[in-house]
Amino acid sequence: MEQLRETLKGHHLRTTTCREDVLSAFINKKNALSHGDLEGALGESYDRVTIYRTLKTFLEKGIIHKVLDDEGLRYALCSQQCSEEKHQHDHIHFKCSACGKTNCLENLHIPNVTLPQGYQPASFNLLIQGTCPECVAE
Amino acid sequence: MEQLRETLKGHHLRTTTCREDVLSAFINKKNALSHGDLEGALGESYDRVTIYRTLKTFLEKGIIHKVLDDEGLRYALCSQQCSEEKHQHDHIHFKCSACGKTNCLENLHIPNVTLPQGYQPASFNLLIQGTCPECVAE
DNA sequence: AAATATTTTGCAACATTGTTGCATTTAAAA
DNA sequence: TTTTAAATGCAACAATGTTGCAAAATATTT
Repeated sequence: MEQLRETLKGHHLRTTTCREDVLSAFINKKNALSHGDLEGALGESYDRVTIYRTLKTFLEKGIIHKVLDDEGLRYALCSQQCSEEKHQHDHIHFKCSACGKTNCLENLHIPNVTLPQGYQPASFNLLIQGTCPECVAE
Repeated sequence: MEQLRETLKGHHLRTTTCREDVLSAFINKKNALSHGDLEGALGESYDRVTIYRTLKTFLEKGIIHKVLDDEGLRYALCSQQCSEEKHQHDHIHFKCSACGKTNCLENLHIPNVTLPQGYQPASFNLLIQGTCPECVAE
């Protein structure tokens, strides 16, 4: 609870109940969340627009990052010290086609790629789709 | 022209002007196209819905594949012999943040990744964002 | 070449997702 | 406690995607 405030303050954001709730949703559910997921999780507590704006703010401040996906956009917590100035992500995302959940594999880094002459890479995004351990087990 | 018909026939599709036009849009523009791009390119010739359905059909038949992106979904031609039964893509996508175009780097394969125990990968999608050669030059 | 069967299209209506402006409320600072 | 600045809710709108159905077009059969 207090930790949420700290995180928000650390990113120069006012503490509001909406921001606290959205942040704790990301912390509790471990997987990436879409706007719709949050709307579901938070019920009628907040206006749709407020959630959109909260996500936008969190993105800008480096609290969450985008996770690409066949069927839409999701967001996940930044684990490292991302900031307004600099997002840094080089981990892999895994989406399970059975349970539908997408997770960050923080420990797995995207391998180096040598691009043809002239290409200047800035960011990398690797999504692997398949079956996650929990769903394989069943 | 005749080649378009052949491609469509080869995938067991009736030849219609819409399908021919969409297909040739993909062939002419080299980069990945969104539904909106196509609507722009084809003008008022076809109903929005028809273009949606054409994309869906092409996807199913293995003529095009999805290209993920920060800001939406796009589609690009399958170069190899993809079919209804099997899509096979392991090339890298590059999106230029300057000109906004996304391209398939057909020759660059996604490097192997060793996943933790239990993960069963099925498909891979690597998007690199940065500046493309044309935009670097300027 | 004409008739038939089947697929595709356009239209209308609707659903979902995301955005903007503005008045009101809330959080932080004085 | 008062003031200032930011965040919220609401309403309206814009963009994107989906569904059902009748009309049109394609391919097949006679």
